[in-house]
Amino acid sequence: MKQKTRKDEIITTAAELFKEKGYSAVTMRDLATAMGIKAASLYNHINSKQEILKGIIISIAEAFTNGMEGIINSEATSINKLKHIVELHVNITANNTNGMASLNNDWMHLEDQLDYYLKLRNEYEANFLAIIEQGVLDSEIKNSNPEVIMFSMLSTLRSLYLWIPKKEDLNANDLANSLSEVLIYGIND
Amino acid sequence: MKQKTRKDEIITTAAELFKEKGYSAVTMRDLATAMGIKAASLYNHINSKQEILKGIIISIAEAFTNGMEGIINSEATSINKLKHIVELHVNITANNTNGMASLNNDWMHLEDQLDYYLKLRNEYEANFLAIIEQGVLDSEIKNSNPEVIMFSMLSTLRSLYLWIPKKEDLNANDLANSLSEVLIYGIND
DNA sequence: GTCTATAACACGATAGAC
DNA sequence: GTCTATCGTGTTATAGAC
Repeated sequence: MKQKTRKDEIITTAAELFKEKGYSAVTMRDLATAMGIKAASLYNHINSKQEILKGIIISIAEAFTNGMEGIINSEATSINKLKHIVELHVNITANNTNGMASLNNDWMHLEDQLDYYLKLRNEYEANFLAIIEQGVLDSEIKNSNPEVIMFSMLSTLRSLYLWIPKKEDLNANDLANSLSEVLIYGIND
Repeated sequence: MKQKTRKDEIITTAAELFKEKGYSAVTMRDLATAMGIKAASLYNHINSKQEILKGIIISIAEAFTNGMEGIINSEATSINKLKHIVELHVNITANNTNGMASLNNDWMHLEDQLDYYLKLRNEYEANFLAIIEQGVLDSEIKNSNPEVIMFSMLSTLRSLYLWIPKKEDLNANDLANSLSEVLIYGIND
């Protein structure tokens, strides 16, 4: 386990604040107060507010890209690939709930890394859609609109950051399983 | 049809901008430029930036409350009540995509109306959950975790504002129907 | 109803002492 | 590594002319 630098602490604390009010509404003074220091002192560890946002978002986006790569290259059925995607979201979100809030809500405030982030996101969605389309071809998945299916699943998975902190009693495996059930097999008896 | 006042125009334009960057990152100068006037002129029609946010969010929140009231007081089965909830979200969102973005992402920047908004939202979710729980009792809905079901449905429905503008070819009825299919009956063949 | 000018303050970031 | 002090700019909002 790599040791936590002061910069890491700043990023972690910032993610907490960004989750509550969003990147734009959190000031460097807010962040400094939360760290118990003065705003000017932050700049001994980071170069700009923007760098903090990048530190939060990009690493998570890359974790999704890596996870998706493992899934598309696996030999699983399409349905099982979707279950692995659910697990991927549950695991990443459970490990960094606050960071997921920034990824979802503050990505548009990225400056230098905006194009890179959008590239990763677009590729992720394209892979997700391809899995569903293959599942339809193989008659594993209903022949309804694949985009509606992806939209519905992805909306739920992207909202996990709001929900996981409220249900600390639920472990990641149980949550991934019940979510897969609901998302894939529906809710009617 | 009530005629559009200048204040309404400001609110509509603001919602557009808030959708792209969020309430905090949009300045009164941005808004004025988008309206083709100077920032100071805005204050002839509105009293504060905050009032604009309130004008966007509260009316939509009340529309959801009213819609839900009609649904819980109807004689429909639980599954059909859920389908009506899907229609409610599709209709409100289709009529005010930009406003839905603010409702979802900027509600925490409400000041005087924050408590009122939270009250409406909590009551809405309680009613939603009660419908699902009744459906489980009546064996219409699978006996899995009702909160997971609500979370999943609500996440998808709350994300509609991102998706509807990209699919202008799809009409509201068709979308509500395919969404209901996916959310209620699942995706596996 | 819109303008120019400006008040009053908050913002991100830097300089330099300790 | 943190501090005080401050720069330069951006912010919401008001005053008063047209």
